[in-house]
Amino acid sequence: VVTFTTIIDGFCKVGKIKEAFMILGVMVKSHCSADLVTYNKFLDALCKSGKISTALKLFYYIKKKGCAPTVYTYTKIVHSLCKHGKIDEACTIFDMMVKNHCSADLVTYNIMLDSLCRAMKFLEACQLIDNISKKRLLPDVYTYTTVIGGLCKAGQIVMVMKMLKDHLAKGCALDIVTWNIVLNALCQQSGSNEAYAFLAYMVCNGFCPNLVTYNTLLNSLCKDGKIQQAIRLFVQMPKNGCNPD
RNA sequence: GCGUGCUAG
Repeated sequence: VVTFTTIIDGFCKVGKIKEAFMILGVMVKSHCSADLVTYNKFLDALCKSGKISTALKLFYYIKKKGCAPTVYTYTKIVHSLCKHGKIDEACTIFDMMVKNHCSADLVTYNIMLDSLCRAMKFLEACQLIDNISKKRLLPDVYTYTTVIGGLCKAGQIVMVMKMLKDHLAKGCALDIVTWNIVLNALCQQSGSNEAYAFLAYMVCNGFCPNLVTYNTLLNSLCKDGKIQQAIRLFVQMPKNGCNPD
């Protein structure tokens, strides 16, 4: 199974789904049946190429066959539905997990949380956060970042700043992406001066700007007509190990 | 051998 699945993965990665299905045919003829990892590869490829309805069909086929989809399978489908704005359908699948005794893990929750925030469904997002703690799942960097990103989207910059401070004090996992999200929100909601000051705050806390950090701030400075400041920032990039792209 | 987050184009 591993050999065939690896080949199938190869075809899927380059978008040759039909060829991958042919390998599946060869596989069956060799009396080797596909397992969930194999199916997950197909689902992945189908989802990535936007063929959600085909993916959903395969998903239901897998279930009908008596294979119990794994957390990975469910999560992929949930993610794909979310990405295409089909949050309600994603919720349906999400709820199906409980019924099928395959409980959602942190990745699944993070994905749902992110999609709810993107759709500005903050009430539902809060309920989801409650469920995460009820299930005694420990939030990770993705969770924190998603929550902070959601608050940014809701225009709650003050609360975001409080939360950042709190997380720093508690030593919660944060990374450069978290900071970049806040930086971007500041650029849009408070202007480039605030954002510029925020960069200094970030560096004070031991985080190193990356290419996205620079691009975000440069974009904002240029939009505000602050070309000199932008140039000053631009020339700092190489010595911080960031080559402009 | 499989799943989640940031800017711009």
